[in-house]
Amino acid sequence: MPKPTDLHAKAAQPKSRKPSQAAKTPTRTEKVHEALRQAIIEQQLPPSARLPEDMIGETFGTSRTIAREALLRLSVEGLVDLVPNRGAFVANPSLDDGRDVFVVRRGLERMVALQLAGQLTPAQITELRRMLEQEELAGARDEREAVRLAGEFHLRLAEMTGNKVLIRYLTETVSRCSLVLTIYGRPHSVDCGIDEHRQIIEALIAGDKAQAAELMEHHIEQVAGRALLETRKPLSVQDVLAFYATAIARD
Amino acid sequence: MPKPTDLHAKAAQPKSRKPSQAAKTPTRTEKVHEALRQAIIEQQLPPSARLPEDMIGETFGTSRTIAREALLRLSVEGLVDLVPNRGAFVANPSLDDGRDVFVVRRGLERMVALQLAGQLTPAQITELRRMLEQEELAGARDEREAVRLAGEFHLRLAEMTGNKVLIRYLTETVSRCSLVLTIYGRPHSVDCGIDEHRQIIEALIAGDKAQAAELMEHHIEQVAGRALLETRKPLSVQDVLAFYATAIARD
DNA sequence: CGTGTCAAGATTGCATACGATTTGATATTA
DNA sequence: TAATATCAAATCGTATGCAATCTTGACACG
Repeated sequence: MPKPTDLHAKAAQPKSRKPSQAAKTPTRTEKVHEALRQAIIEQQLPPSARLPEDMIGETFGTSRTIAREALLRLSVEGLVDLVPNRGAFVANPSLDDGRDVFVVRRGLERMVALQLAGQLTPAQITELRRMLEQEELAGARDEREAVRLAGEFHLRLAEMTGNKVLIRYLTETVSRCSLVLTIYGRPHSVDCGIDEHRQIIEALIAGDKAQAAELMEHHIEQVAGRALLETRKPLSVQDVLAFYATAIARD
Repeated sequence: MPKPTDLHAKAAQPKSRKPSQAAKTPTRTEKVHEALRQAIIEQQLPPSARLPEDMIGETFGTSRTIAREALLRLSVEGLVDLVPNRGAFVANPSLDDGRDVFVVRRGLERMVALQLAGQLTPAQITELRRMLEQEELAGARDEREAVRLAGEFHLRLAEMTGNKVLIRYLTETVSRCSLVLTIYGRPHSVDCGIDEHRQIIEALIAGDKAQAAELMEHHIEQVAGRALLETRKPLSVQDVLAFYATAIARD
C-alpha cells in the first residue's frame, strides 16, 4: 500500500463541543434509525421481514440515502442483516446466536454491577427506587410497558457508570436480547423478575461488589433461561436447515 | 407514531448462505474502511486529523458515497468522530475515554478466558503456541510487527470462542486501545508482555477458569497501566480545556 | 412431470448534482 | 484598535439516475 501522504492533513482540532451538542441530534437518519429499531424490538416487524430501501424511504418521506444509512447502522447493531446485492432483512438470529448475545450481555452487566457497587449517589439511589416502583405498578397490567421498563432499568444502570463504551455495548445487546426473546421467548412473560431487580439495587447500595455481580449474572441467566433453555417453540426453518447444512458440510 | 402497516411484509427467508459467503466481501466500501482503519491504528493518521469525504474518495478512486459509508462504519467503531455538518476526524479520545475502553476490554477478555479455559482443541493449542513463537521472533526486532502480532493473538483467542458478538466487540476495543496507546502510550514499548501471553495459554490449557481469567485481567491491566497510569505525555489541548470547561460549568 | 434457460422485474451499488451549513478572511465601523 | 458585518470557499446532507446484480416465473425440453 502506498503511503497516503495526501491524507496527512494537519491535525485540526474539531471543536469538541462536548457540553453543548448533547441536546440536538434530530437528524433525519437518526429518526428513521430509531423508528425502525423500535419497530423491530417491539415485534412490529417480524424477523426476516424484508426492508427495501425504497419502501422505507417512501414510508418516512425521504430518499433511499437516508434509509440506507439507517439500515447500515442497524446492521452494525445486529438488528438487521444486510445481504450484498439482496437487501436488508430484520435479523433472525439462530438459537446459538441468541445464546451468544446473552453470554456477552451477562458479562457486560457484570461489569456494570462491579463498577457501580458502593458508588451510587443518593440521587441515583432514589431514581432507581422510583423506577422499581413504576415497574411494580405496570408489572401486572401492561405487558408491553413492563417489558420496556425492565429494559430501561438495565440501561439506566449502565448509564450511571458513565462509561460510554459500556453504555453503547449494553444498549446494543439489550436490543438484541429483546429480538431474541421475541423469537424464542414465550409470549412475553414478564422478562425481568422485579424482585431480582430489587435485590441487585440493595447489593449495589451495600457496596458488596461480589454479591452485586453474582446477583446480576444470575438475573440475566434467569432471563435467558426462561427463553432459551426450554426450546418450546419450534425452531425456525433456517435453524433446522442450518443444522443439516453443518452436518453435511463436514467433509 | 402511526402503525407502519405498510412495512408488514411477509417474512421472506434471506437465503442464509452462512457456509459459503465467508470467502467474498471485497466490496469497495470494505476496502476503504479497512485501509483507513489500518492507517489510523498504525499512526499514519494523527488523532484529530481531518478526513473529508471528497479527499478520501479521490484518494481511493471512488465517489464520496463510498468514503461516507466507510467513515460511518469507523465512527461506530469509535475510531472516527463524525461531527454533523463539519466532517469526520480521526478520533482523539480523552484520557478518560481511554480508560473506559480499557475497562471494557478487560471485561471482554475475561469472558474469552472463561469461555476458552479447558475447551481448546489440540489444533488450537498448537496454533497458539506457534503464534507465541512468532511473537518472540519479531519481538526484539520489528516493533510494528510485534505490536501487530500481539493484537492478533488476542483477536485469535476471541475467534476461538466462536461467539460472534464477543468477536466483534473485542475487535473494536482492541482497535480503540491501539489508538489510545498511540496517543498516551510511550512510543511503542512492546505493549504485550510475551511471557504473560504464555502464562495465559498454559492456564487455558490447564482448564483453570479462575486462574485464566485472573491472568487475562491482570495482563490487560498491565498494558493499560503502562500507558494510562503514568501520564508522561502532556495532555492534549482538548483534555486541558475540557478540564477547565467542567470546572466552569459547575453552576 | 421434473429441469434447465432466459427475460422481465425488483433492488441494490455507486456516482453525481445541488442546496445548506460552517468557517475564516476581509471589509466596515465605532 | 477592537468589534462586527459580509462574503467566499470548503464541506456536508440529501436526492436522484443509471448500471449491475439478483429473483422470479414462464416456457421449452427431455
